[in-house]
Amino acid sequence: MRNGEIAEAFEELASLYELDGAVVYRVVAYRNAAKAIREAGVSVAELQRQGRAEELAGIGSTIAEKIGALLEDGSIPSADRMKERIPSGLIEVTRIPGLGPKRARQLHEQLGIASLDDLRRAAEEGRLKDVSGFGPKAEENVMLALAAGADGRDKPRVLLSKALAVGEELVAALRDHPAALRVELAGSARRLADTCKDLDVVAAASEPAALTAAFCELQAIDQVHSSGEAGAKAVTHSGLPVDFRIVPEESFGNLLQHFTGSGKHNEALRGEAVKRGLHVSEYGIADDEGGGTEAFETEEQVYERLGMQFIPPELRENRGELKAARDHALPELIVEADIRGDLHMHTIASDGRNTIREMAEAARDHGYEYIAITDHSATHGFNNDVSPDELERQLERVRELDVDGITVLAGTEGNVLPDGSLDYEDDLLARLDWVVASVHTSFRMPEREMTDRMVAAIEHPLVDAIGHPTGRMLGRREGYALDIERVIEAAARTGTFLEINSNANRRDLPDVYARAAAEAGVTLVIDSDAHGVDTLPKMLRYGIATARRAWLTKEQVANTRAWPELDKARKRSR
DNA sequence: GCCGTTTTCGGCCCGACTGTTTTCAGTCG
Repeated sequence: MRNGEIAEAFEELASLYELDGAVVYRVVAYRNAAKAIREAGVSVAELQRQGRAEELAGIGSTIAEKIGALLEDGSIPSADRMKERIPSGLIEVTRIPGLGPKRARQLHEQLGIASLDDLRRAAEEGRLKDVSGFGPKAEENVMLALAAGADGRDKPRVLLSKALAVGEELVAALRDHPAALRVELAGSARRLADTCKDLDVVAAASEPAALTAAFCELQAIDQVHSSGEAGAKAVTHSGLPVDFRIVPEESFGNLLQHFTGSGKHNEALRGEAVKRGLHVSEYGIADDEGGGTEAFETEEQVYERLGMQFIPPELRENRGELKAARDHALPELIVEADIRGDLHMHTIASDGRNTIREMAEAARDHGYEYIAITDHSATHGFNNDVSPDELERQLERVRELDVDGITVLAGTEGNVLPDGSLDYEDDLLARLDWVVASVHTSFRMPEREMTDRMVAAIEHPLVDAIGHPTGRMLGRREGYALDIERVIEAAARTGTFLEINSNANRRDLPDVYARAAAEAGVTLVIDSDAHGVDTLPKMLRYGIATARRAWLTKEQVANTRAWPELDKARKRSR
């Protein structure tokens, strides 16, 4: 059973307990456990089998036992018992804005509502307002939410690339306004998360009302839901909700820190602060001793006041960054300028849009020292396959190419066939400078076979790196079933690099796995997988973002080295 | 239910907004 599925079961259990009226801390404990399981860099099922599940923060003996039951019997007994009393449709009711567990439970007890359909009927028949605590406004809001398409599912999140495009435009426009003193993008977009559910924009202004008015008038803004002195809530034409908040300039650091999150980071940070008599909010830090509240203009000052190193936004996920910052032991994270070459890209030989020369010149103009041309391979299909003969010709083209100021390597992105072999003969692969191996077919293999397949590719002596190792497509498909620990172990053992594919749809390896891989001694390689000169350097931003979220330093990434040095460090030279 | 440079028991972030109340619980981020 995969981490996502186990996490799902505990999310459901938390919701059931919540509807059952359990103390909130128990509910929070299950939600925390679900998050810890989802984000674990290892297989939690495997961990449980080894009796080590309690090593994860947030998993105690009770939850470990429930994981065991879930793996053994396919369900959690306490959840099964509650489901006899609490209809599962009620969980969807709690996802209607304004209806939480308490009110959903009331509706169930007093009106027998057990599903969204029941809720719709009751609202239409005007029965909701008879429930104590409900009034005409509550009934109207339910109708509006249902009419607006609320279906009890979480709203889809948008890719970081899309969120940043909109967010950076908003920020630039606001900074142009004469009343603007400070304007920054905050929230998950600033943390460079894979996806965002909304945008948070924070500001300090000489005239808050004027800047808020200007925000509401921005071209990108479609509807404004509420607005006042302290900011506004709105939705862009692309449907992305935006929270805009203004505080006095002296509190800007506190506001930025608060709205950058994550929620878990702030919760943990505040919990630790309380133990020392400090209370952190978006307005400042209150001290029990003396009673005053200190405001800070910069985030650096906020963390310093709490006795910590400045924590880069990408690390603020409550994954150990608070302790590291207290110990002044945060890693020096990789930056885009550390990257010296790009080892995965396509040309017109397969599905790219530019020639080898065009890609080489674009890379050189960007400042890269080397690139590898890695078109798709013999079995790729989609009219993009490069036959062995064509690869021979491609090899000649690269050898004959003369572009000053950059080393161009001849390579391939070979397909890993279902049995783990590659789709070119070894003697041809051996003549290439660089081999990326990726899975592009037969995604639905069972975990053991898929892992065997991947490990076989990793063990191939001529494979330098595994491309987009999990195969996930954000918002579109899960990665294939893979025992990531075995993959990492094999990569570490053989010295095979694992790619962080920078494509904004992929960001694969995902951050938590990339971190686990680096900790196991695997070297990562950050590639653009560009299909044209337009995305060649641009896409790398997202790979770097994932690498930073994985706590990577430049030493852990192969292509921060010059090519001769990298060449000597790879597995073929062992 | 979890956890421990306060604690193995008693804590567990902070504030805004809403709608329904007569002082606040529930929800949200």
